[in-house]
Amino acid sequence: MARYNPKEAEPRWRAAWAAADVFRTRSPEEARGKPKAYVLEMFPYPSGRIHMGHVRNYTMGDVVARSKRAQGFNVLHPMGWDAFGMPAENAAMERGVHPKGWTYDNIAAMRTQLQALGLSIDWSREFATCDPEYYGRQQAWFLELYRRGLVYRKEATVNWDPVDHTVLSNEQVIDGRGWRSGALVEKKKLTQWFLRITDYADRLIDGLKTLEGHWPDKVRLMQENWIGRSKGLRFTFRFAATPPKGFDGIEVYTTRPDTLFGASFVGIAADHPLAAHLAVGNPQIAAFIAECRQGGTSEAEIEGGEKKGLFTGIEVTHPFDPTQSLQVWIANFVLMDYGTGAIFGCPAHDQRDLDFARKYGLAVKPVVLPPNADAQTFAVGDEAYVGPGRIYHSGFLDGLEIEEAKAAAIARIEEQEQGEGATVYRLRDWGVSRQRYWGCPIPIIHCPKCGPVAVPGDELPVILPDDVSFDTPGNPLLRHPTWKHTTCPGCGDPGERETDTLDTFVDSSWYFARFTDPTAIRPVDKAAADYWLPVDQYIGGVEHAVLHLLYARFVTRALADDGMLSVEEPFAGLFTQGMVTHETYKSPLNGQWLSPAEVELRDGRWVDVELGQPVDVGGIEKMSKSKKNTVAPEDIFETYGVDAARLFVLSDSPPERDVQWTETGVEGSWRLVNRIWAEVDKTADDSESTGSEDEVRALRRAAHKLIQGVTEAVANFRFNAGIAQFYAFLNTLKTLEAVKGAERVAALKALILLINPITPHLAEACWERLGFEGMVVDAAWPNFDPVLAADDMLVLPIQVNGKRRHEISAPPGASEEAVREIALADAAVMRHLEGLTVRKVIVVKDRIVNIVAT
RNA sequence: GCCCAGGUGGCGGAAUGGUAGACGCGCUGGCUUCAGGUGCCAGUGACUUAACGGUCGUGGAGGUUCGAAUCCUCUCCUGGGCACCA
Repeated sequence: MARYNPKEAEPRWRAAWAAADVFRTRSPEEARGKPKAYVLEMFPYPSGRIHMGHVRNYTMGDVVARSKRAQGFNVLHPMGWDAFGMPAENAAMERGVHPKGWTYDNIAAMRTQLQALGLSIDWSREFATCDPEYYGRQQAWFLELYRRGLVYRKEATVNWDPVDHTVLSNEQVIDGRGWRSGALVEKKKLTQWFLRITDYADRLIDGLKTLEGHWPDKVRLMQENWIGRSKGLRFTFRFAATPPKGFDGIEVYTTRPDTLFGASFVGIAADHPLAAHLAVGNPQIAAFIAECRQGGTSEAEIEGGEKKGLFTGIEVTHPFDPTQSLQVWIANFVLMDYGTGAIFGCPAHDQRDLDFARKYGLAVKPVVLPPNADAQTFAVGDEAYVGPGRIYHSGFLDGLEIEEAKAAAIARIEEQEQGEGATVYRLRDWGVSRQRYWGCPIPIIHCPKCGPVAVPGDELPVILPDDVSFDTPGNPLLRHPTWKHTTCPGCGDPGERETDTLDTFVDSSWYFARFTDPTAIRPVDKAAADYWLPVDQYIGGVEHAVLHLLYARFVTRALADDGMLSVEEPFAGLFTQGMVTHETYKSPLNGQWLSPAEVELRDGRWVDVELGQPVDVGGIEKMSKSKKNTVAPEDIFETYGVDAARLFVLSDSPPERDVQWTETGVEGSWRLVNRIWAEVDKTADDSESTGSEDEVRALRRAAHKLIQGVTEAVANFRFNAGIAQFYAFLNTLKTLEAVKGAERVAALKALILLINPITPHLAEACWERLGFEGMVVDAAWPNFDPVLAADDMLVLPIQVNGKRRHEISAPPGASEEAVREIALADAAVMRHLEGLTVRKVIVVKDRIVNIVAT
């Protein structure tokens, strides 16, 4: 008996697939009427090495792709590289390598590693977003959107490092300081390029409904909340005294016009034009604005920070009560990007307003009375009341419910011609400018006479220059001696190229469309895209639930409006998978993190391999370099083979949840691989058929239950539950050792076909050992027969008053009366019914009996 | 601060409102082995009982139901996202 040797078998079968070119995508003509299935996993950033998260993601995709292939679909399953981004520039600064060389070297290394996974990918369609053939087409459609007015420039705030004189990403701001210089970060305004995603806000929300049942509910909900459509009131406060020069009033937006009588102040953003105006000649205001400018731009930082404000000395008149005036404050929690950059504060019914009012001693006046509360005694303490109720203390709104009051308040403001009902979105336009080198150049030329001018189509792509230096911080394109100097396509005068590059989210917002024909002259070949899109199953990390997926949905619509695509939704099905985690280890001596390779378990305690000293075992966290809790996939492949690793990443946790990597877990998967091989190896040499009729039936039943269970599990992304059934099947097989020959081979054939998408190398080896023709990769998915899978007898638990007391056997489909009679006649049940009167007997067919007795 | 998700044995987890703990890991005992490992057999939620059995048990507190891990309300804890990380 030969042991299974993955080191020999796995490369051999990968070579066999390659030789037969089985994973080449078939054209619609070649597919001859087969339905298409486009299976895609989020393409990786080429960091240099694959990690376990990749193994999990791409294995899941491969299971879907291979099972679809077996089920008769024409499959597109491509791979590429999300290759622009900051890490390449960081490597350039730290190690003096060129971002381009670094990136393509990493791609080569990772391609080798991914190919070792035995994925059913059509590598002929591979591309990287940093290929000029790709980003040049991106520039082409970007200019198409520019012509249609979907691209524009405006001022926006960035994190500014005042020492390095560079823009920082939110990630590069650590505790309010630049990660390299350590300087306190400031907000700075820059003119930047934007895409009008807000024009599509309604369509992006409405489209979510069409994805119901095909996308996780939580992702749809997160996107809906992110877009944040709200109906409310936009109106103008008039100044109580002489207006400041150039200002008619302060326009605010509110979703709670019903609480207007509870207003106790007006807040404006620190970068509101009125604030800037007032700062002139008022050092106190100027200083406060400067103070607000400190710190980064991230929402978490702004919203989580301390609330600060300054009274401007100006007052406005309440729109419903001219005798009442409200103080205007500059407040750091008011965002210029949302609504109008100004709010009215109603402390009683908004927590942030309440915190602010308590801090600065402003009035707190409740105007919504909770149900059953007493108007005389109801008061707001440290917690704002945001629940339902009736309006009071509010003049003409008194007695109305909240929604009625909103409508009445809006109507009155419109009557007064002070404003109108409005729909506002939390979603902001997409800022795509990055002051960085390693990205797609924005194909615009700035001309002193003509302004920004699009680069003519025949001059695309605008190629990144290779001769750049990273010895000083900042954007090398800006410093490049010649690259930006060109002529204006409009007037022929000297002009300058835009030196900003595009956000890498732009690169990943359309790559799935490019995969349908990566050689197309246009950005997308219409016929190929029409055949393949939408992506039938998209798989990736839940961390992309909002940004990447929203941008891709937007760009798809924008390109569809341009006639380039015919679908609105790029991803018909979405699955978001959890992360791979691992225990963390820390040395108690120096507080340094230790990698799993540096520790081992001795007598139930984790110790440092070298020193033999005990180590502190920390939390289970996402595998990351900083915590050193990573496991290199190559090491696992080397020890257990690729199939055992594929099996393990799917087996221990539901795929949407985090999975904890453990050495003992992968050993369990390795054992399953060996058990399957041993079973096949043993059966292959059986020549005669044996086994009683009952045993043969039991084996068939087990096999058909397996087909049913695994087919459902794979279709519903319940890989862990599916894999458990393989174990259960093998356990059953062991109890049926007496069955040999053709019946056993047939059962194993089903097993091989079912496990093929998960452990394809092993499946091929078993297929060959049993002497079947061709390769499993070309074999059809097995069919399930419900008659063969049905049980002869069922065990029905009997409950008395909801507590399980006994069980009876009954054939499937036994009638209610028959089951009731058996149950009531059961000795153990009768014992529990002693002294009680049976009131009711509930029989749930083929499931349970519950006797209610008192 | 805001949005979202998840809490079930020693561990990962299973369970169309219907036998809680499938399956795996670990552990215990036995067989195999010079030994270690592998492999094979049996057991394994807690408490209780000589045994049959009984009681409790799905983060916590209430509720709906003949019946709740599952549905509802409140609460605690952990994780993800927050627009320049990809």
